[in-house]
Amino acid sequence: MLKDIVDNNENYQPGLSIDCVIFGFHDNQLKVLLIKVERANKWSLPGGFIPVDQDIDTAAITVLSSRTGVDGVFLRQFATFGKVNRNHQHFDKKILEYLQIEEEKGKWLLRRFVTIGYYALVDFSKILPNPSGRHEIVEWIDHKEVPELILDHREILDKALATLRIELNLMPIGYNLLPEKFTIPELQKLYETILDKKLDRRNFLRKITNIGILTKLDEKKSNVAHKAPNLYSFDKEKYDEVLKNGLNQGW
Amino acid sequence: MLKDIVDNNENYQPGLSIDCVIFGFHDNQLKVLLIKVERANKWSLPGGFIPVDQDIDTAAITVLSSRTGVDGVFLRQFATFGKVNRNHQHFDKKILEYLQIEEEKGKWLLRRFVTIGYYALVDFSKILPNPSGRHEIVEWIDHKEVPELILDHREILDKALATLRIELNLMPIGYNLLPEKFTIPELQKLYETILDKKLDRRNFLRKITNIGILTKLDEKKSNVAHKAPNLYSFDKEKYDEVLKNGLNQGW
DNA sequence: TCAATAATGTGTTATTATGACGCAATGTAC
DNA sequence: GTACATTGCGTCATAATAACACATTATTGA
Repeated sequence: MLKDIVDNNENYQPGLSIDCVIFGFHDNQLKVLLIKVERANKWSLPGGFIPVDQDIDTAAITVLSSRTGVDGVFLRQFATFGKVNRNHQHFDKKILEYLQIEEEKGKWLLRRFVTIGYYALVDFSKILPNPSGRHEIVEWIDHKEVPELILDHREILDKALATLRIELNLMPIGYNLLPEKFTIPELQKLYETILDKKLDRRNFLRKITNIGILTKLDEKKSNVAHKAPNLYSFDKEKYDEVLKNGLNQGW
Repeated sequence: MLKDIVDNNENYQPGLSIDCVIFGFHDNQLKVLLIKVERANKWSLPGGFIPVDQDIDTAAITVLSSRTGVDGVFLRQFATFGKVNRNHQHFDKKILEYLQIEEEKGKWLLRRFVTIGYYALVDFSKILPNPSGRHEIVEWIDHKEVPELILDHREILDKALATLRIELNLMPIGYNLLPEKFTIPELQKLYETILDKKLDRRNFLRKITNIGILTKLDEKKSNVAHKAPNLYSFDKEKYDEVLKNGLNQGW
């Protein structure tokens, strides 16, 4: 994989990469899709390089769909990271030898890489984490229990979450993170999890329904140890309209 | 200039550049600092390349201060642009000949460049537009009268303004665009110009003073053909606090 | 069977923020 | 001194928000 890219490095944008923060929601937890290669002892964000004949957005879609198997989901660029020493000492000669990469070609990999951060919101239940090779582990990890990450990936993850928190006030988001049918309490949990803050049930209901993007279904959730909550779905048309025009006007 | 960079291209991040959208406010107009090189017939955003031994943010500061002579101003990365054909056919062999750049070295310049967009807010009155060479024109241009720009610079400019409009709801901004002492009507004009929308005088006053970042000075503006408006300044301490915590809480 | 439990659904009230105005005050120009 | 343009301050109706009360419903277990 990596060796193929380095061997044909003239086909890739030099010194530039993409990293994706892929968010999912499950068990009332905000999950992040992380990757670990066998020989490394740290986890990392799924990422990739940019073919010279591809838009950066297209390359990001490729990264996302290769790991999750889905496309057409919410994917947004949020920041670009380029500290001088951000990938300093990440690859050294020993690793290049291990990967059977010639020294001359390896130079391509040893320079400072600038990385473009994208974050994705995906429906957890539709994703099958997909290792790109035998020596790779792909796993959903609760964002509160993310272990030490390589390079500046922790900073990238934090920035993605901070961006998501701000965007929560500017647009609706549940459509991408929840299954087709869901309950208001589930939606509220999603908001609470992202914001890391308790919200009042009754005020949340009023505010979320006032947006006008929900359709109340004639169906209740089953198998719950208490009063069965009603199921809802998003009115995609109105949802997209609000997405386009934004939520809060401000001035 | 450009020849120097190309001749020493191993000192610069390949295929990556920075473009700055520098906003100023004057005569009730939102101005953008644009550049025109003599031989070209289109204007462009001030930009530059990224030394391999510099953080991208540092490189952006360098671009900004080289054109405006100021530093320590508001500068923020807002997006990265990387369509495959964004700088297709921008430099061709004829131009490289004109610039006396060898064909071999010129290849560095002919590839697809990804550019990182930064926007800056500066105090118009403190800036002296600074051409970096004899053959360059640097000028403030009303954002409503921006002529055709090179490459995708129009898209970059539009995105910067869209970002600024959103951020106007999330943070205070006048500090960077106005002189130290200013009147409420001036501040309101700034908001109206950025948002391209009329605001009610009385409601604006109430809202802006409620934020708690203004200090009313014991001084009035002179030389006005009507009732003299009071002068205000920003309470920098409270201003920075609001900048840090954000304006609207939303959820 | 039926009360206890743990949720959900709906409503109320006080407070605050917003939008749309009215009117007096002030400095300049003629 | 009066007309003019613009500022400063205030009012009122309406909408949005925060805090809270109570009834409803499905399950569980004595």
